[in-house]
Amino acid sequence: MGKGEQTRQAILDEAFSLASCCGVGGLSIGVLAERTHMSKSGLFAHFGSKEELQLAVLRESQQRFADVVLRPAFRLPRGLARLRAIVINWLDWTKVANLPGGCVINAAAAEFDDQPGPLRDEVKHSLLALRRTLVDTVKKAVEAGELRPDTDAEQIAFELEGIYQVTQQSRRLLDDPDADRRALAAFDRLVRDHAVIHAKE
Amino acid sequence: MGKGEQTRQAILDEAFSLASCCGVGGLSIGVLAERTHMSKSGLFAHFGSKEELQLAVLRESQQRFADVVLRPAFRLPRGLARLRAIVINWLDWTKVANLPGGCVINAAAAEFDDQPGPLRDEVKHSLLALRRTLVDTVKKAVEAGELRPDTDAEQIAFELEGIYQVTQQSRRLLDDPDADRRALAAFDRLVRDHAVIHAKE
DNA sequence: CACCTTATAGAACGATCGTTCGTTTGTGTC
DNA sequence: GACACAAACGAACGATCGTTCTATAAGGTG
Repeated sequence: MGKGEQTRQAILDEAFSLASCCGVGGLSIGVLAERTHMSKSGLFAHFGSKEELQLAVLRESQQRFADVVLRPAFRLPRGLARLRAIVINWLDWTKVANLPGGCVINAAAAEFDDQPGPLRDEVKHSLLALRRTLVDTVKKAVEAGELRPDTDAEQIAFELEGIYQVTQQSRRLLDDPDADRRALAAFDRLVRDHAVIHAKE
Repeated sequence: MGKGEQTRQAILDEAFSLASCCGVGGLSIGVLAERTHMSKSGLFAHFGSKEELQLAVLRESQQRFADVVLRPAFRLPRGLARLRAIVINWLDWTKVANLPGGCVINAAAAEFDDQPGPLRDEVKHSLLALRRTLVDTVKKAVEAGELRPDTDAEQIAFELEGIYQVTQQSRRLLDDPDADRRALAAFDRLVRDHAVIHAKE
């Protein structure tokens, strides 16, 4: 890795955690420059525009999410075990990754949902990819005979995202100590309602 | 209402819809001044600081939420009918109110959840008040015999907020045409799982 | 070493930010 | 009409914003 790539990655690391606190829109070249002990122009040259920097941060975030949340879960056998692992990793991924201020993409989703442009497109792409992954995982649980054949996979993915978002808000804003427990309870109810009926005894 | 109050309310109206698009943190005195055809200093004098303006917008938002979502629902008899009305009004309240860019408080929740200060406190207060309202409404449905006595009202309020948030994101960012249907499906499943068991026939 | 490319720094630009100050305009009261 | 008070304005401040330009320093290759 050349010197340029190395510096660029160091900038991105700092921008990543900075964006976690200030939001992708709140990123400032000046602040980022002094955090990385660089000049504004020197830093700027690595991206060419602020928007490119923001896009790079979003892509970085998406990649780390895949590394921390999805990849480990995909080492588990397909089915409910894998789905559960995704949810568990997902709920805690802001602790594992360097995200003191919460998930970057989720914050960006609220920030850019009504501002057309490349940033909104990138966020939308990330969230659609996640939703597809969730849908696929649910469908495999159906194929494995763990969930009922008439299960609406998209509906489950939809509700899982709801559980994630309210959990983040409850933890981060409301300081609700029961958030994690409630999230798991919601997940269990979601799975139970769609599980195949075992023989009653 | 004196001239001052009148102008202040006009500013607040504009700030309200502006904040819907730019976020409470993205409010700009300059932009707001030209939208209201006032000078920056003339507008500024009504609030004394930007933070006071932001707080006023949050309070305005909370009041409109109560007017549009809660008050109509509370004209219905207590119980599941009222709970359902709250959810229905809630999901659509950004259309009814002048909120082209989505719910101001919900966006502010993601924006300030890690930035201590009066703004975060105000947002937290608003969301806690809503959660209390939801919990009370659920408990009354229990008292009315519509939900089971062992129902965890806090858990239901928790999950309702999840449904709201994922619905907003699905509609606004993902342009998901099924969001409303899925939200109602999630709500129905939530209620059904806690409903009292009627005699099987 | 020289050479070329890349990387970084420094200074400055115009724009916008929130805020302050002094003044002018408007409104209502005696 | 004179006075008091509130409301709005216009100009300016210092700070920060993203960006551009030019120059210096560092790295790699012959």
